[in-house]
Amino acid sequence: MKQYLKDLFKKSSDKLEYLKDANLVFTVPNIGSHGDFSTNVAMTLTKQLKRNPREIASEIVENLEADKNVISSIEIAGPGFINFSFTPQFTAQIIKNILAEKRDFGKSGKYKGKKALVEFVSANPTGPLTVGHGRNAVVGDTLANMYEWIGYDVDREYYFNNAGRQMRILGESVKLRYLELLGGTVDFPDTHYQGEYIVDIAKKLHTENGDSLRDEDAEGKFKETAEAEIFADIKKTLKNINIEFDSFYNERDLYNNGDIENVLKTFKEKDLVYEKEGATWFKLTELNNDQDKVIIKASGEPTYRLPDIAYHRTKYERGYDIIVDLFGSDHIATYPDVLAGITALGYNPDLVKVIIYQFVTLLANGEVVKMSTRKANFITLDELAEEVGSDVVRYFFNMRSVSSHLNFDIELAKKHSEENPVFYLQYAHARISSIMNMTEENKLNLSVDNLELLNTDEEQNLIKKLHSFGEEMLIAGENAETHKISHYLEELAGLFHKFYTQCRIIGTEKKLAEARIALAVASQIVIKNGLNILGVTAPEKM
RNA sequence: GCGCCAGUAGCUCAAUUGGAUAGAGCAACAGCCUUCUAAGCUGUAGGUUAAUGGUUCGAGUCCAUUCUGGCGUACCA
Repeated sequence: MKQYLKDLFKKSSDKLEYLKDANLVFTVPNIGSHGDFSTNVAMTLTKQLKRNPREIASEIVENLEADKNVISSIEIAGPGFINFSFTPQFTAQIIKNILAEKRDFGKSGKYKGKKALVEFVSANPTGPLTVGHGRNAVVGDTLANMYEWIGYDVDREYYFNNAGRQMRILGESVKLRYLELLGGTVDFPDTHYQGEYIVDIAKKLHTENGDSLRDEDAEGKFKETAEAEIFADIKKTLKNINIEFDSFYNERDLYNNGDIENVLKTFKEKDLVYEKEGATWFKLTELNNDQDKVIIKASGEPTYRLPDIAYHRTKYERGYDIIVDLFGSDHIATYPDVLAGITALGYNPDLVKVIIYQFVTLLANGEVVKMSTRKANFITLDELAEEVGSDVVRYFFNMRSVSSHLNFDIELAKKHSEENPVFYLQYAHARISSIMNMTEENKLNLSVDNLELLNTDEEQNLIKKLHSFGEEMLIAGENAETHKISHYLEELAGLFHKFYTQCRIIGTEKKLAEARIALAVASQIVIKNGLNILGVTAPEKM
């Protein structure tokens, strides 16, 4: 419909010069009486033309050659909006499109042939995923789904580091617990991992090896077993909420294959590093950042910046058109360094899309719980999923804009889980399945022959909402705003429930009933498509 | 101190990216099931968009200052 309006304006730009390079924007007004689509073009032209916006608007309207079978009215309103309303005959076509395209309805070919990499979770294997990681995991996977929906070929990647200090402490923690099992009294420092899962891993090692590991190095078997066990657990947790990665990228590979060495060499050649106090510094001030930072410590070990830059270079070399990084606000200071690094290497930093989400505040018994993996006062993602189910977890984390803090009240999630909006959507979907069963029994069949009979407000509003699905998903995808999906679906479900209440099918005249079946089925298709993007199931029965 | 993100109804959040009368869900109150699922629908009430000033046809949205909260500000990741 938007395209129709654009073409209409283009045609009349022969007569009205100023429309040629005017910025034409059509929006759906939030008040029904303002029509189906609206444009503010007359207002944007006031300055250039130095004329009253309403005057300009009426001149534009006089020169539009609209088809009466398509557009039922054009009105000028308010300070100079031009409002358009479409005829029921025209909107009826939308239902046919949905029924024909089914699970593909609303997909955009706009980014077809492009490749996207979404890197998310990327938690080091030091413990189970917590509710905090949950936001990252769910939003990341949903972003990936959205990019696929608008045409990208998407890879999901998990980046991790199994070297480093925290992993060393993890190995030591397991070894200490193991020694405890052998009967020794062990001083367990509070800098070490306190969680019960550490004891479990130690028990496993004890069962399998007896006391033969007494003199084993903490960095050896202890650390390796811990990593393997924890990673297996993480993957299981992710699978529980419907997430699977295409690849796991180990930071160590960047050392082994010479990439880190290579990046460093390039920086040296470009005279972007210097030595000071035994460390190697990266001249970030020359790259427009605030201060120079260390990339190789006095100990000879690189800081995280260097491997991060090398890692991002591999993303470019693997040929992605868009590179999405998702992380929490605690990492906000790190990405400008990485972007500066890859820019210095000659890559276009605009391909990288950094998405930062605000932290989840966990409330238990009305009080804020500060979570820490090391201190083991966390609630795991598994426990949460067990408690409220995968659908609720996924929906909940996708409900809010990533830029706002998210309060997660455990009691509320349990207690009100039946009032969660996700059920509102699923209920609409299930209701339609139920209608289909009933209509079959009543020997009513879907028909698209008399769709113009769908002329009540409830029917027309529903149809128009269905029509906007593709565009709203495209906007959501381009802006990486997963909360727009659930927002759209809640509105759609609301319109469907109103339609359901007002427009009965069984007991109505046959032609109208069969047209309504078409609308109900079309609604179900769109709800299901949307739920699929969210990774939430669409039940036939509830 | 400096930097980033936020502050919208009692609570949790939206607001088509600068548009028309700021909207939903919970919670509260009043209605609607012998008819396709009441996990639903209808109605009532709830607001100086943290504050002040500015930019313009037009500001919750942009700019400045202030207040409050979160996160950073490492030779941790």
